[in-house]
Amino acid sequence: MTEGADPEVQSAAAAVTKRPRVTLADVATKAGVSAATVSFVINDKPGVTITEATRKRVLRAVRDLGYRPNAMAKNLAQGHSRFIGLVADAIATTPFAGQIISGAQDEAWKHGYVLLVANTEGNPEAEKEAIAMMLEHKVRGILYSTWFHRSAEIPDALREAPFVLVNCFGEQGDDVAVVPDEVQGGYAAARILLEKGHRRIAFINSDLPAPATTGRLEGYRSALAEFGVAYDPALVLRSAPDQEGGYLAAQELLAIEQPVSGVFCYNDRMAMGLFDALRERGMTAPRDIAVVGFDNQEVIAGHLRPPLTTVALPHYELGAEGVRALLNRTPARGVVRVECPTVERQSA
Amino acid sequence: MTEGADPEVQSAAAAVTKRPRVTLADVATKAGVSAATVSFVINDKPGVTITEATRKRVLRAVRDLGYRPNAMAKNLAQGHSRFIGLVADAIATTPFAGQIISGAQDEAWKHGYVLLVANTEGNPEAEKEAIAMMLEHKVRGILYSTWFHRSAEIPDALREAPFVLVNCFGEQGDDVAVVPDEVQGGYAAARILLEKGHRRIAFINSDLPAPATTGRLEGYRSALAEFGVAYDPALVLRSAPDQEGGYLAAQELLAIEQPVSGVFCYNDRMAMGLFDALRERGMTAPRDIAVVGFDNQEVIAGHLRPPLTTVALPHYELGAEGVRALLNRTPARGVVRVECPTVERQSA
DNA sequence: CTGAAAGCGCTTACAG
DNA sequence: CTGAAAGCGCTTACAG
Repeated sequence: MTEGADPEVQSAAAAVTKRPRVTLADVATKAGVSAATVSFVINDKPGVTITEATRKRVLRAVRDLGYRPNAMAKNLAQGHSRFIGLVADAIATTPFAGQIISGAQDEAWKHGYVLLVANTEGNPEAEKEAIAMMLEHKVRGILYSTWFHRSAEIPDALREAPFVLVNCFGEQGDDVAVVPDEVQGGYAAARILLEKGHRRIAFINSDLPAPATTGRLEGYRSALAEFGVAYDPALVLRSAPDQEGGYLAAQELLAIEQPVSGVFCYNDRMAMGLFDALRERGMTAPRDIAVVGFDNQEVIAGHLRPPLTTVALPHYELGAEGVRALLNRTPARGVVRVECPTVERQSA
Repeated sequence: MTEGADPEVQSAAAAVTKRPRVTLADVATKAGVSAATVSFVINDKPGVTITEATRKRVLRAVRDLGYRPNAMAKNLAQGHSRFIGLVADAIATTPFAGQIISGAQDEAWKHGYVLLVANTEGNPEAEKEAIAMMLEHKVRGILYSTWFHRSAEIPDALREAPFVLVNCFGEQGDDVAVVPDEVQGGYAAARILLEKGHRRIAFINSDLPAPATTGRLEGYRSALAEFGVAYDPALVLRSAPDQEGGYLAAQELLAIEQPVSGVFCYNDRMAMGLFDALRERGMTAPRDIAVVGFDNQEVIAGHLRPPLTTVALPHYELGAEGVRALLNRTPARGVVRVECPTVERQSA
């Protein structure tokens, strides 16, 4: 295609390319006022009073010119940016990181901040680069998040800015961290079963060491205690925290002499495996056995047969609470635990 | 707690608060050179040659002072930012958006750009605000993405910057868009079955109008044709594109007189429903029937019993290709189709 | 090979 | 109520 063959394309490109970059100064000229005045009206600065007439004049100049303030110049002049950094370790594998981002963004925007997110896939190199990038953008602070609740070694660079840990916590525990309340979650899960009258309740736990593993067990035990049910170690199984693990544990569970009437699964994926085992035996929840999961991983929990009653991991809240903690600088240290809400569907 | 009660906390706070904001000028002073020289060495500007001695001096001053360039000042001075905007409509529900983000980020970083992502949950208000924010940050361009392949109405503001559509396309189709190749994907899925010798192959399609619905059907038909198998409309069922829909369609499918030996499901979720139906009849894949899914939604496909053979939606590639198209400005218009790769597991 | 100076597009005392 | 001017922290011709 020869030059000028397609005028339409050319002009479209030009429209984008030579975009005149209208500045505040242009607006001032057009409105016949000073730059300061324009700045005052577009930010309607408290304290200064502008005549209705000039305000109108400025506003229409802004509109006519299609003026967009330059955020970078603004930030520079003000001496600080409106950025909050968010580093995530696994944005591509589960919706969890997305939920954290979503919560963080909503809360950040509410305060006039915009999120600078970086996915590191747990790669230390990428992590370092991401933090450096954020520091160079002079972020107000950084949220360091993980996709599952765990302890994390904090990169040194992180300490160059205010930061809060989200869904993880430091080795020494003297940083501010926002995490799910695993104990309360485990308690809530067991309690659902208890309230339906079940007394022989199994817990298919994870076999991996993690705060969720110990926390949910603790919650399960305290719920039993509250209902006067003796804790029976034979009823807590351990298995890999996925569908296969759930299926395997189910075989074991369904073979024990005195059958349980309810089971709390460490997560929804294990519950999915359990459902498979049940179905192979012609059994179904809650008719033959009541089951409660954990995580509220929608694609699973919302669509199992029957839909799974579960306890939700509060990722959205974790993100939102993270920026709140960052902005308010409260607490000054220590961890805040966010409640895991119950989601009743039809399996219990 | 009275003032000064906890010196440790105070100093930690101070370290962060009164951070001296070391600037390039400070580095220049410390190194005994001009600001220009510092700028040249830290960016090792091509064309200028600096004495090894001064370079060393500058570098050590940078290190000693813990200098971090101010990206905003840099961008301002250079007349353009290193931002690329990415608006996503559903970051919190599936990992799909996360995969797009991940691909876009990796490609962007490769070229020295950083992503400014905004989640809008499809809310037009949020969308407008997000685009305005990006425009004010003078982004190099914007990627407008959707979590499932569909047509989209492009917000006007988007046209104020170069943009590319990711996983969606405009009504008129004269914008640049990057989408999955549904036809090729449907073809690949059917072909897996065909190559295993199956000839009576059902297609459990979605009952929603969408490019995937028509595209995959077209691909399925062309694969059949290629293998000399007559197309039998009775073998393509339509149902809701989720587990329940798959389960329902399966009942229908398993009731037809002359049984099929293979089935291609519109997505992994439907395959999951199909598996449930199979299991209730004591049947299993691939022993009794071979099944192929679509999407490669890991949490499902990777953990069904047996693991599901499927065709992957190339979200990561979509994101990467999106920034490539944005940066290279090629094509100038029209849609680029990205291949959907086959993922062989054990169900077919 | 290196420095002095203008400029990027804003904001913000300070005057008037 | 509004304007002139300095300053934010860089980059980049232009000199030397």
